Amino acid sequence: MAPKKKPESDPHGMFSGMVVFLVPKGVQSRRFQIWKERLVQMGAVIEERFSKRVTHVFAMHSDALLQQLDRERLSRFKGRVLLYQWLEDCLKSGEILSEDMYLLKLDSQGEHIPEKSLDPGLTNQRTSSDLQQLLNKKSKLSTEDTKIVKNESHDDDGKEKAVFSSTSTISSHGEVDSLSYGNTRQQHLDAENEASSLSYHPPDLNKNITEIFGKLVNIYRALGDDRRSFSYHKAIAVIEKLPFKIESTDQINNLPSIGKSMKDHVQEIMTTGKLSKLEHFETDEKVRTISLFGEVWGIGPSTALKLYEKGHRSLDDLRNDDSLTNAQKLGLKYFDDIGQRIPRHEAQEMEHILQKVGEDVLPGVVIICGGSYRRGKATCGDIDIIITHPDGKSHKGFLPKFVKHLKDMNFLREDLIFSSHSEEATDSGVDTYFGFCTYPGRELRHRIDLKVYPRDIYAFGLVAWTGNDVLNRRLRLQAESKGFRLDDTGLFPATQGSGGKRGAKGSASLKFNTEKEIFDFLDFPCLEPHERNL
DNA sequence: AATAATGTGGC
DNA sequence: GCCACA
DNA sequence: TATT
Ligand SMILES: [Mg+2]
Ligand SMILES: [Mg+2]
Repeated sequence: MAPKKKPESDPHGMFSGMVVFLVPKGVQSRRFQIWKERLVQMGAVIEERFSKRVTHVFAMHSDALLQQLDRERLSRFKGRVLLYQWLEDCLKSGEILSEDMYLLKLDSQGEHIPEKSLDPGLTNQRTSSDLQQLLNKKSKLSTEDTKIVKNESHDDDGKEKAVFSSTSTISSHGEVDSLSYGNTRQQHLDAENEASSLSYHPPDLNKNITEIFGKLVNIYRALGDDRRSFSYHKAIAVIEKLPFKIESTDQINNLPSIGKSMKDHVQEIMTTGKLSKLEHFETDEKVRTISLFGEVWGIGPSTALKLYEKGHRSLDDLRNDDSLTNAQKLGLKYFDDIGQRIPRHEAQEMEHILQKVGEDVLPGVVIICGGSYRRGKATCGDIDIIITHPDGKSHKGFLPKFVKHLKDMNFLREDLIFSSHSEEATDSGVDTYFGFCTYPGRELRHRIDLKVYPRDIYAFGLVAWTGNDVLNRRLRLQAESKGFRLDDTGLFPATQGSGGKRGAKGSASLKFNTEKEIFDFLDFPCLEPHERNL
């Protein structure tokens, strides 16, 4: 017998192991038949029902998908939903491509946003500003958020993570925290996934790799090599999305952000379970010391290096160096304090204290806690306070009085930065205070930032100081792509001249009263604060 | 070899 | 130019 | 470091 030219099914084909369910809607029947045959030829199993065995679903678009399968089932589906295009491209290239770009997602249609519904008699949102909304809420019930906080890994802003966690013989404050990115990816498979998205996060397959890369992210950042740090950051994101455990570098051949060097590292980790490059860093006194020094407020990669070259090796060495700036000395003095995260409810209490004192100093003043608190985090690295006044005028000169009151009552303790522009209307009239505060009755220092914005640019301040940093960068890039420049004081037509100048804004800012108006203008999805933990 | 993840103020 | 902030 |  001659060997078969066209085997009905090849158990070693490139699609072997896949159990697929095909959504025919929107597909030319001829094409549908071809794809079906090719899948079978290459080792896939076609399932006629959307059963538990299914590992992949293919559809032309989300409408077709939803017509065939109900959201409930899909939300529990643990495989992947892909566009037929993936199939097409794989067949064209003759190899399995990354599925990442072909994931079919469902638009969430904002079903169950917990907050915001507490606004029964208020439909005048068309003309309402963020400021007005705050004022309305204030006069109704002061029950702040009943938000549902999920995110456990407090990765966010505030204190940067210790690069080397516990093994430091020099010092280490109580940051438990298994550092870095994708590791603590909870298996929140069912929890609140609902109909929001079908993107499926496999439990830490490849944790072996991403954990190590995550440490390199932090080390390179501490060394000031931001580009390299970010390269690892991107590689982690790509690897985390893979639906399989990497067992050969062939499997990561055409992935974005993963080049020769990354592949070599993956190879080494696969075979030895570790990365000599990392081991080297972690035992290198210079790297360890610079990383530690950089955790001090006011000391960055450059200063840390200089201090190392000066011969310093421990925080105690630094404490005996009088050349440190005052801010750096304070950062050193309260090194451990600052490393303590602030429980959400305490941040909320401090927000209330500030609101009460603020009202005494200037009736009508609006004071809210932004940053990670506003984004709904369970703990906060520091306290960010954003302030304005609805009359558009009396915010001027408020901050110095406010700070004095807060110091008199021992809430504010030491200063890092204090600048006032509101009286002269320089720097867009924004006043700034950076310093330390304490919770009533305690001595533990927390970092606190106070920012006062004129009413007319309040929305920009709110966006910027709610963050997170990643969102801010994305918004600013989006603004740039539209020929604008975004910062915490406004949105400006891009200056033509070299564009590089710092502080040259050319012309006046567009005027927006709400965060939504800013998002909308940039054609950026208007995210609720708790959705801004990017 | 250039570019990439922002823009700003204090120091 | 460094450092901080989101 | 990855990409162009
Ligand atoms: Mg530092
Ligand atoms: Mg913060």
